[in-house]
Amino acid sequence: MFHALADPTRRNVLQRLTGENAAVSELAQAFDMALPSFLQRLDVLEECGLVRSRKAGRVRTYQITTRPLQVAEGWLALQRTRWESRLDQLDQYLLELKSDASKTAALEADYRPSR
Amino acid sequence: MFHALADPTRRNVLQRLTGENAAVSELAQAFDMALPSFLQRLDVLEECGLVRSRKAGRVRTYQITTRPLQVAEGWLALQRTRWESRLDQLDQYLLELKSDASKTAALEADYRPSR
DNA sequence: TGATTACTTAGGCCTTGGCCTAAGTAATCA
DNA sequence: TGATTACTTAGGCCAAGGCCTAAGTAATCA
Repeated sequence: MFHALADPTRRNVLQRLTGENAAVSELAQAFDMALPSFLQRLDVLEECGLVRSRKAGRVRTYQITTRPLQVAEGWLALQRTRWESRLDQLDQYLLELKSDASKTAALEADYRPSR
Repeated sequence: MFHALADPTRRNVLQRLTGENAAVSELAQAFDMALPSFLQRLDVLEECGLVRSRKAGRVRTYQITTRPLQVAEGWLALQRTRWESRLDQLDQYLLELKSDASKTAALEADYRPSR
């Protein structure tokens, strides 16, 4: 799913679909790309569940799906909050140190000065 | 950045780094992979700003960065809420319809019955 | 029913990504 | 100072991803 989101064209399509459902040809107009190539992008989105489509007559219409976005959002939020709570603990620790200058200096050193 | 998140190994490393900073060799132990290959993964994470590293002596230590996660989270949330507010509008519309059975039936039809 | 339209499928080509081994280099250790 | 340790760099191989043209197929239209 992150792989599907890693491409600008696919993200663009998703954005478009938050506004309204659209047919293949409507979506394709915005991109300078052969139709079969564009369809492959749509397939990727559909395979990972980010969109659904149905065919009516000879027109296939796409719709966005929200749940996968929520899942991804949740994962990101989890990592972020874990890290943040660790930082809180560190703040706590630093407060307890107060007067020990050498240790705080080491902790505050610039990260990655050279490679 | 989504590309960097698209790989299980890289996500695994990120998770690990939410708990504590770690050196290359510490991180690498968990994966059955040649060191140079593993380093390439770390490079990808660093290039897109998901982690930072600094070298002390001959040991390079990695640290997670939160801001990019927030950005991604924000984008996902934006798309989701746009879509959801559109759904709210649709609910509104459906409520106003109330008695028109044929239209609601069409709207409720299963998506993508065939391909 | 013969044309159009709106995709779909098939096949090929080229770039990128990911993995590995071998051979450095720089920092410690004995 | 010679050996280890902890990465780093270089080079090569293979699979996956992304793009295209050409050739269908199925639904409408004239």
